[in-house]
This record gives sequence, C-alpha cells and structure tokens, in this order.
Amino acid sequence: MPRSPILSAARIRTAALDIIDRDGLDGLSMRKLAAELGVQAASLYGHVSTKEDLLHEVAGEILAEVDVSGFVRGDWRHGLRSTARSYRAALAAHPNIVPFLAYGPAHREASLRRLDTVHGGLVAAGWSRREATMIAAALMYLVFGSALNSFSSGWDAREYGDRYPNLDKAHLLPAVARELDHDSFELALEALITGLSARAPG
Amino acid sequence: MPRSPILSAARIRTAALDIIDRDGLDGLSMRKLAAELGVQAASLYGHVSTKEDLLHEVAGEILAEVDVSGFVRGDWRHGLRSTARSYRAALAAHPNIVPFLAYGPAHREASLRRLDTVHGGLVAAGWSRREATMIAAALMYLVFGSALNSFSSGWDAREYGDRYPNLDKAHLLPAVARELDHDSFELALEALITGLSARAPG
DNA sequence: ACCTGAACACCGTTCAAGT
DNA sequence: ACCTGAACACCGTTCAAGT
Repeated sequence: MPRSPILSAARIRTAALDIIDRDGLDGLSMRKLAAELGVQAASLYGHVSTKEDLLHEVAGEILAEVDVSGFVRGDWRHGLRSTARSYRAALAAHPNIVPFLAYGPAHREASLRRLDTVHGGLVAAGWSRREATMIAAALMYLVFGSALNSFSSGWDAREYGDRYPNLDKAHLLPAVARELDHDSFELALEALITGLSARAPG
Repeated sequence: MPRSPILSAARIRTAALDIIDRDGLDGLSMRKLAAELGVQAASLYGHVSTKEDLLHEVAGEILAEVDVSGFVRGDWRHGLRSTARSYRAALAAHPNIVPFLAYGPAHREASLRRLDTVHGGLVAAGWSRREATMIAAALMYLVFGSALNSFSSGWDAREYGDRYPNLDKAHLLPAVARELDHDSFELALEALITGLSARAPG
C-alpha cells in the first residue's frame, strides 16, 4: 500500500515560516524543521535544494502579497502611498524574516516584475528614468527601514533609566512602540511625497 | 620569561571586522578568527564573552564614528542632513555588518546618547516630543534602508534580460550602482526635509 | 595570567540503503 | 518515489590542564 508522501515543498515552506515567526531567524534549523514535520533532516533535501533556497522561497511567498496595482491606475502619489503601505504590511506580518529579505529581495523574478511596474508608473507620470529609479529606491528604504523594527521598539527599561532627558519613554510599551513605528512610517511617507511634489514633473 | 599576551579585546575586534569586511557576516567564525590571530578558538573566550557580544562591540566601534553634533548647533534641517550623512557614511564603510546592526542598534548606551541628542535638537527647534521621536525614526529608516544596499546594486545580468522594459539597466555596473545608491539617499533625504518643512513649527 | 586540547551539543548536507 | 541512518566537515562554547 503506497502511502501518500508526508512532505511537499509547500508544507515545508509553511512549517519553516511558522518556526521563524515563533523562534526567530536563528531559531530555524533544518533538523528542527524536520522534527516538526515528523521526519528526518535528510528527507527535506528531496524537496528543497538548500536552506538558503528554502528561505528565498518563503521570502517569495511573503513578497507575493505586495500589491503594486496602485501604480497601474492612479497618479504616482497614490501609487507610492498604496505600494509602500502594502509592502510594509507584508513585511510587518513576518518581522523576523525581514533581515533575510533585506539581503537581496530585488533579485527574484517576481520582485523585478513589481519593481518594473513601480518604475513604469513613475515614468508614465513624467519622471525621468533615473528619477524613477531613485524614487523606487527611496520607497524601499522607507519600507525596509521601518520593517526592521528596531528603532522605536524593543527598548530595555533597565538600561534606559532617567539618563536621557530628551527621550520619550512611552515606547517602552510594545503596543505603543508598534503604533509609533506605524505613525513614523506614515509621517516619513507623507513627507517624502510632499517633498517629491515640490520637484514633480508636469 | 613572561611573554606579552598575544590577544587583546581590541585586536580581536579589529580582526573580526576585517573578516566581516572581506568574507561577509556569515564568513566570520570564532575558529577562523582565532586562526587568523594565530591562536586556538578557546583562547578568544578569555577576552570576549560570546560571539554575539563581540559583534555588538564591533558595531559599537563603527557607530562611534557617527557625528550628531549638527543638532547641537545649527537648525533642525542642518542637524538632520549632517547626522543622516554621517550615519550613512559610517555604515557604508562596512556594509557587511549592517544586517547585524539592523537588529537593534538603539539598545546600546552610546546609541541612546546619540538618539537623545537628535531628539533634543528637534524638540529645541519646536517639534513636539512625539514628532521628534517619529522624525528620528524616519531618519533611521532612510539611513538603514539605504545602507542595506540591495535595491540598486547586486543585480545579476542573466536574470535581468530584456523582460522589464521600464527598468534602467545602468545599475548592473557596481560603480554606477554605488553612485545611484548615494544619489537615491540624497534625494530621499532632501525630499524628507522639504516635506517636513511643510509642517514645521515656529 | 594566558593559552591549549579535548570534549559537548549542535549545525547543513550527502549518499548508500531500505521500503 | 520517498524516507532513513550514518557519516562528513563544520559550528559556538566550556573546562580541566599546561606553562
């Protein structure tokens, strides 16, 4: 009686992302992943060529959620806003994998397609090709910078103390920190769009 | 005859950063580091408590180069510009360690002191404490986002092809990519400052 | 005081062998 | 076709022992 296979590439990806979400990027090992799937580590290599490759596949699934359609219809301001928000939301759903994504998200096929849409939308709005490239890069800076999540959250009250009179201590609370991260991103995004408008074509 | 010690914390940090610059963050192992210093891996633990701790110390040395003095004298626009440029320059000198820095640079004592200076400068210019926190965060987004270095560089010509008509192909060249990264950062920084000026206090 | 040798508990990955 | 067992070449870290 030929039992149906235990493993599949999709099941492996799901389990890997679960571990990353729960235990962090360093918490993922091929042996732990295998154990979680009720299998030996070696078995994974029938479905996945390498750990790094598996991470790229998981990354691809996450980035597939990014919606750049705001650039297809609508002006460049709307395109920038909606794409940036969609991108950030996709990353914020799985913050632990962002450091890996930051290595080289643009190299993947689907990422290039998204980038091409953004670039095309900007050029259609009258920006030069070079400006379009730079604006797209600026968008990525904001998205990834804000998704790295280490600037307004994760503070340790013990080393904080009363030594920094200027600093606001409210972001010691995780919920406040998350809200502050979100608001900082929105502030930066709106300021960027306003600033770009000052030199906008057309 | 008591020979002078081979190792010191400073020598270990220097050698570690050399390896990271040359071989990448994953290229650093305690065993390789020890070999490079002509010593056994175990010997390192007399001077360094842990690999992660060593990385934090190296990170601290790099971030010590950041100059926030533009916020002490000069208006907030100048403070933002000069701090952002200094910060980015410090990171760009050692791009391979940026993913580690992105984990939690703000937690360190010296980082908090720098952040407090930035925050204080913004509040002195009339921004609210909350706005100051968000603007400081926005600054970090741009600095780290642009230092991650993966949005306009590192492209592979083979997978690029002619399939993305909108994309500029010039950044296939590393030198062009570096310049483009720099210009994109400057564009984003100026746009951010212009955008903030539209809602500036005073 | 400083470094070594050997060990422990892990890694990612390969490959012949089993079913 | 799919999974296992055992092995290989690595890790970070500890600790008794040497000088």
